[in-house]
Amino acid sequence: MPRPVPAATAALRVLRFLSGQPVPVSAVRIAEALELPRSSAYHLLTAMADEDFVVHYPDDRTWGMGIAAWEVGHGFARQEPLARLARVPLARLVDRVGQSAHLVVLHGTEVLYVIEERAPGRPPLVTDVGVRLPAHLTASGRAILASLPGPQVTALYPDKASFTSRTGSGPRSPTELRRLLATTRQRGYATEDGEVTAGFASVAAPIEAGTIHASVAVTWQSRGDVGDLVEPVRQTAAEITRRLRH
Amino acid sequence: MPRPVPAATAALRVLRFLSGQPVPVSAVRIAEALELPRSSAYHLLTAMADEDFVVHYPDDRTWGMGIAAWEVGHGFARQEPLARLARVPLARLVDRVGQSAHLVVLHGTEVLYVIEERAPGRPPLVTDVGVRLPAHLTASGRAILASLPGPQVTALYPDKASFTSRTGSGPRSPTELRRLLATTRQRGYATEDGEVTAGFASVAAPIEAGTIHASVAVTWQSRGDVGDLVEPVRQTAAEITRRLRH
DNA sequence: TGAATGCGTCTCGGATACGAGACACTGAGA
DNA sequence: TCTCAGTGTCTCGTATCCGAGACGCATTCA
Repeated sequence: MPRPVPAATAALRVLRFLSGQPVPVSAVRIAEALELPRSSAYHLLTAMADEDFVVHYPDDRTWGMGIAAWEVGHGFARQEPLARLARVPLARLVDRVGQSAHLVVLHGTEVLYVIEERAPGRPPLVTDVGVRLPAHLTASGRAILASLPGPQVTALYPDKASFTSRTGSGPRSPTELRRLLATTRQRGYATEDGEVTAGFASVAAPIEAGTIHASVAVTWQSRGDVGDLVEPVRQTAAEITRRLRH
Repeated sequence: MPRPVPAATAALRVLRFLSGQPVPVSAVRIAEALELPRSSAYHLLTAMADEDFVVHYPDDRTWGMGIAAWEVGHGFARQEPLARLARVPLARLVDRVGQSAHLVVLHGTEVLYVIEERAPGRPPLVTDVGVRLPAHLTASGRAILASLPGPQVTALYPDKASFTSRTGSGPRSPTELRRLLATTRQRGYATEDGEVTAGFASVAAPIEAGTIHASVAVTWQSRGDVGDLVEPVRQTAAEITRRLRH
């Protein structure tokens, strides 16, 4: 088992902490949040600023994220085959159905929005790229969970305490989830209406390629039939699956 | 002057290196590229993998970027006022002119693409988000350089050695650049045709808000008049400027 | 099959990195 | 104006972190 590298770990935790803040924060705030010695925090932040991962705003006495964090994040998108292969099919989906679409991956019990393709005339979505949401509340997450083996889903959601709610709806127990996922599995797609954001609905289909846990979804302001959207979404997910299998 | 934090710096350099690779790479390759001791590289990579910034692929004996790098990169977009404020105006610009648009910031002598809004039916651009290009070859970069004080431009481009070329065109000396920027300044916008990618042209206008060096651009397959696009681009840049000044 | 190469892990010793705490400076509030 | 709180920088001493190098294992090639 390799040994710890405490300063490296601290740097990465600083990045993660800062990326969760809406505004730049003070060094002391960072030190407290990560339980770092105050003077060490200054040395660390300065080293990170020297590499452009952090910026110091002396007038405000705050520290914020630097441009290198942004660049490195996009390096991930270029390296990750899923993100690379999915971009064009997703663009085609949007052009075809005229609604915004996204590519989502599962991480633990949450989904992470990897690509968002906005449709013309539609506002940017709450499900902004980089955002995490509880998997069981989103169509995207449900589509992925439905494609997982039962024991794996059980390991992720062992009891009622595993369930969070955003708008008061959505499954609240393993039994409810299992029933919901059985329906999803049978249909081959998942839906969600108002469980993430009131007034918005989604339909999602899983990408089924070995160890990749991801899905394609379309989101729109809910007021009507999902029927027209299911086939394009499923075809897009199938196309991405095919591309991944080469 | 605070002291170095070598392990933190090494971790960040690993991230930067990995983000520039098209595929995951071996630990030895990373160690060589960054001049790290081999055994230290393993400890470092493992610590980074424990924080999800790096992933180990044991079957391939390679190491690639992890999902935390992606998330942190998007935390930057949420925290950076420019990226946040520009998203809706840029979406409106695309809906209005029917061409893809982007928001660009200057970093040294390069521009960095921060937001890309793809227009319906248009292919994804070579100027993908997270990509850097030489500022003097792009409309976006020229618009920003034209809004800088003369001595600052001279400091960035002191001599002929400062100039790179991608397609054999574009300014090659400080004198040529100065002339080009004078025209740009007079018109209030910059253009580029085939200097980044043959067959594509751009028009860009600067965002002028204090210390922010950024611009808005529209890109299209070049074959005709720029005239219809200039006003919408300039208005979008002016709107973003206004928002930033509140 | 055996040898070579490369990956990953481990131990040891010493020097470098780290935390504690002090100091200087600045800005805000009484 | 003075005081206090908070930010940023610095020194010192020590213990923890680091690099060197060895070892084990797996894969590939002759």
